Amino acid sequence: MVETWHYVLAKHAKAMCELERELGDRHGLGPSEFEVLDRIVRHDRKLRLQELCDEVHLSQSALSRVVARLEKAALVARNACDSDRRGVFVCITPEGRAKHAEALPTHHAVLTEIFADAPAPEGALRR
Amino acid sequence: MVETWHYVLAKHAKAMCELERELGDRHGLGPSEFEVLDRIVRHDRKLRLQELCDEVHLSQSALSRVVARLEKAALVARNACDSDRRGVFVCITPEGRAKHAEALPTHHAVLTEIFADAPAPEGALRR
DNA sequence: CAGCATTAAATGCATTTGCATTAGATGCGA
DNA sequence: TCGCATCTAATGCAAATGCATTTAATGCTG
Repeated sequence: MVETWHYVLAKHAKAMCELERELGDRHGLGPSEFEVLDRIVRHDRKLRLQELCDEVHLSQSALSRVVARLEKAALVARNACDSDRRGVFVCITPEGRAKHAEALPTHHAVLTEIFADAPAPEGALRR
Repeated sequence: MVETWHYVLAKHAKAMCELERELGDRHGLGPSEFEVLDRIVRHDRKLRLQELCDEVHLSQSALSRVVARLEKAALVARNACDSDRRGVFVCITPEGRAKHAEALPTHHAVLTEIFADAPAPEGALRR
């Protein structure tokens, strides 16, 4: 229990730190920015802000600001939702798609290095 | 690899959030404060700030401030180190010890709940 | 012994985050 | 239809964190 927590804590700290440095230096992205970009790419469609909120581990307000940053960087665009004008769609731009494609190998490399000693994907961690 | 990362991310977010709320509401402690207190108790001796730095997942500056908060709350005391006057010893006070004893069950309860579905301690996670 | 690189801890500062609140849009019930 | 509870997203604000710098103490080298 507590050992598992310590494992999570250690891996999280190390991975976050490294992702921050690598994604930041190489691509000018923070881990949160990459995460959001990645979610949109994987869905491959415009998403409501709220849908993203369920998938990313950020508060609603933090997500709102991440998207604002991404928009300022022209990596995503916000579009009004016609059917419910409270909602906002987030669409990835070609630049955003390119940036994601460029950063993905970096992301993968960092995780591969850090979880090299981790249990196989088939292992007990799959929950 | 990436699945493991997602697992870590999810558990970390959930546990941190819950710890923040439970430790905060019940004992007026943040997760970092508890972590530091816990380290000192487990060592059961005064520690150099730097020693703590290696064990806690915080930057040196963040740790310095956590200790400052704990000192203001009278849960630890800072003592000069005679042999190397750059160093600072952190000692737990009786109040600090009591607070830790009081918060420990809360900490344990939160982790138990969140990692109830986790692999057994003997499992692959032990690294 | 003098000078300088190194180390420990604290602090200035910018950034990110979460909570609470706000502003605007929906929609349900009287 | 009107009014009110609900919902979405944005924003004010305070707190925590990391990086870079600072201050003070060591200690190594010439």
